[in-house]
Amino acid sequence: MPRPRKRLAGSAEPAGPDNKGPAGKRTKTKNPVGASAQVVNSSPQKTSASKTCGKYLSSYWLMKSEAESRLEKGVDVKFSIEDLKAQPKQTACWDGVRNYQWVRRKVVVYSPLGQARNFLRAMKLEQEAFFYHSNCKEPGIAGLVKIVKEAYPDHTQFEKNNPHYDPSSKEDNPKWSMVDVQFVRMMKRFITLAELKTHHQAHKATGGPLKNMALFSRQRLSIQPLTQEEFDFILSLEEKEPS
DNA sequence: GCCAACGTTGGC
DNA sequence: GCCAACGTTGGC
Repeated sequence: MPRPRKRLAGSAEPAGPDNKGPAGKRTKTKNPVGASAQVVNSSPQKTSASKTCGKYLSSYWLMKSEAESRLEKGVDVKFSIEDLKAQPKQTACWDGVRNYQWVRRKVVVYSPLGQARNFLRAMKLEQEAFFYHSNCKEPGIAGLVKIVKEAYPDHTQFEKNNPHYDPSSKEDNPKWSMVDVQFVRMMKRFITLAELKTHHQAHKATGGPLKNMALFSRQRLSIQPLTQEEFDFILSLEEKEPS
């Protein structure tokens, strides 16, 4: 399965004149989110979301993205928080999430929906997520983003040249979803994975807020729910010296 | 670059 | 539906 991580949207377009990405050399194109982002200030649609009929009632999230260049089927999948900031409206669609299986501890339940996808679909307008840099020298939480468009079909699944092309997905019944996220702010300081892990270890013994953090207990999930306690605790770390 | 953890696939 | 083999994630 492809990596359920973030990459720039719109990569189906051939490198066109609008290709002036942050690093200049990527073959990725700008994301087409402009169109979708205006949902932001429209609240008319009582999104199906507001029914909160799902089992995921989390209001906070952690989203992983690769912060260093890496080619996947010839496409650079790098998308750091700086790249997000450089987008129009500082907004990008979160495509490429392909995570089909639901695994909890030793009990493996095959869900008709993938876990990361379920989480994507549970994300609601204005909810906040930590932007996590993965697969890089210093992994950790770089900043805060918010959901500005709820789940809609991930266009990359229909694009033959996209690393996330899924020939088994049909236009009239898309398998994969994505959301749009907008940059909110950088963390006051970068919260490293190592620091989070130190707290996680300590909290396992003391029952502290990070004792069950998904980053460690479900390490391969690209989109993870955070509890209020986890979110608040991590925010509080900003004000402290790195431990 | 290595490799542990864990998600996915396919034979049965 | 089980589970061994394989593939991927992602920290180190």
